[in-house]
Amino acid sequence: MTTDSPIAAQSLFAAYAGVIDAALDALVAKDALPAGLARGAVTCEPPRDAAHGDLATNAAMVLAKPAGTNPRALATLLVEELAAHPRVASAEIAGPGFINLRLVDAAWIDELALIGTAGGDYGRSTLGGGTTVNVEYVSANPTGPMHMGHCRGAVVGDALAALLQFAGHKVIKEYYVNDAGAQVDVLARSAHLRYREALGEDVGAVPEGLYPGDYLVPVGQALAAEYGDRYVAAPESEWLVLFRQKAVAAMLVMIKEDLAKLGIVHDLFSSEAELQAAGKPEAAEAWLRAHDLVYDGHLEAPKGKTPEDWEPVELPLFRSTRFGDDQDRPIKKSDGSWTYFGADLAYHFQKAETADALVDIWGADHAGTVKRIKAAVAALTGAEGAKPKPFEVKLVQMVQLLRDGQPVKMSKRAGNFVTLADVVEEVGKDVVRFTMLTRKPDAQMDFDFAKVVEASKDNPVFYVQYAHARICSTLRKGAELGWAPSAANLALLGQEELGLVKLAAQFPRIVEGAALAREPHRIAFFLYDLAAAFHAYWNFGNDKPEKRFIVAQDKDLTEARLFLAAQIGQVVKNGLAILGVEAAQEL
RNA sequence: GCGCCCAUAGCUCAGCAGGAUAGAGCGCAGAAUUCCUAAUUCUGAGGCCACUGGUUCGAAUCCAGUUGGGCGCACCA
Repeated sequence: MTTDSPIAAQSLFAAYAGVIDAALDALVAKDALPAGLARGAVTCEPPRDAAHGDLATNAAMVLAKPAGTNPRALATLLVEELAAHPRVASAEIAGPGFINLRLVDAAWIDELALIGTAGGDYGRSTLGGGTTVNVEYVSANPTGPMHMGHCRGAVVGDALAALLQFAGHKVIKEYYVNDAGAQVDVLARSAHLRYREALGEDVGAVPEGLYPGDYLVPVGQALAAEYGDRYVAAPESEWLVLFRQKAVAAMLVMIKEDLAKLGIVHDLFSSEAELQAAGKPEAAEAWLRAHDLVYDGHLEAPKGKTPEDWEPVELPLFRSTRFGDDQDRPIKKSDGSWTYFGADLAYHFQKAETADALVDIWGADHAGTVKRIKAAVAALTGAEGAKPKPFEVKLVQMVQLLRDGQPVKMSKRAGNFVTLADVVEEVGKDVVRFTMLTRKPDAQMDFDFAKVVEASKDNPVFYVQYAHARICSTLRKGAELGWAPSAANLALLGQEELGLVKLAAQFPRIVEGAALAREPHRIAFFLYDLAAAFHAYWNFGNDKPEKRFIVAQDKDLTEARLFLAAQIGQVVKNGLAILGVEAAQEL
């Protein structure tokens, strides 16, 4: 388990939500507003258009109706209360009943100083309340190296885990190892072939139905070195389990290396085989039968095209239709072994025992199984009136790989899939990670090798990293002159500079919003906006030398601006840390 | 046939628990330009938020249906 300290700076917006709340209390005390009105819908947000002010609240619009008055009348009263607050420079009614607040400069200067104090903790939230969230992601079959089909889910899951941790959750980063199904038997047979090859046998082309990849060659060699020719002519029953276990272990080593190249390290690898050996699926089945949630029944024919060899069989079925699924699902096959779902159900039950909430990151090609697993978790954790454990399946859509605008063909059978390691090597970890997070996960995306490595402002990765590098460069330049960032004279900062602070100050609420929505891509978009504002200010200095960070002969002003630059850089760095992207010192 | 996801500027996409005149980049049209770091900068035009209904003070956002695209639909994983 990975745990961060729960120190968190209160978001400025949350603080002023409290001010608004207090103003409403004051109105209640004056009998100007009925007591006990629900205030859940009252917001305190930055207005869409910064020209409207620093903060806006919809309180008057939301409360007018239950208070039996009209929005503008209520807003007038509320404005009087709010305007009396020492940190509120102005409060005015706008549009249909919004109240726009402008804060005194000191409020933003204090926020800037707070960034300096909080440092790497700026933006950290207590939202999660220390509850444990299990994030399961990647969980690729241990039958070969990671390929690009796994990449998006891996990055999104990893960034989400970091985000939730930053937002005050304990997080368990988990990988489910499917080491019990037919595909790992195929792996074992493929390894056996390579084992015979390593002992000098001419095995020819890899037969259809076995994994052809070269990555099994060293596995065969290791088996040959360890066991000699003991299993060359032996029946499968003598070596299958052993070879399966050895080959899976080797694949996991490889997968972990691939993930490490992307900066991904899971806390926990859970083995399906161990789960089964421990009898977890049996226990789940018994429990479900006792609650009439599993019965022996006949499977419906597949929808649409019915295969020629279709025949009805009796199998133990889970009543997933009771929880919104389209049909009941088998937990065992006709040969008595567990279906993937049967084991997965027990696995999720196990996860639910050690976490307060579960999140799975899956590829969109598994969307069809979401309903049954959600049904299973609801059934297993929500028995006898208990509140089911929160469980979400986040689907990441397909990524189309392009090279110079042309689709890159991937065929697993032909063994020419694009591996994750190759792509990371070609374009770099940071580019892969950031690019995967520049689209909301439920939209399909293109990944064009040519475009993602382009070092220009059109490329969001470089645009954001360049902002940080530029800041570092400026600080170095200042240091050469003997000047260092200082919070001593921040009152010298003007409105343009405070504009940057106002944007940076949104970071804590962006973090919370992204964590609640389980959408780490929001961090990436925020960083792009912040970088854009920084670059715009920088360019401003081209025409107006007096607006540059370093102003000759003015130590106090320069040190205040260097402090500003340092804190913008800090926020960029904190955001990039969530995404798992380096904050480059120079490009 | 059924289920899930998507549809926003010419293109690629954001849109924050329903809020004000719907944003950014590219492209396009004008203009400026040797700059603390080295990717030039500024301004402008460009929209029935796929369509139709509904919910309400208020909808790109929520609900229902329609159209178009992606993914999936056996005891595989």
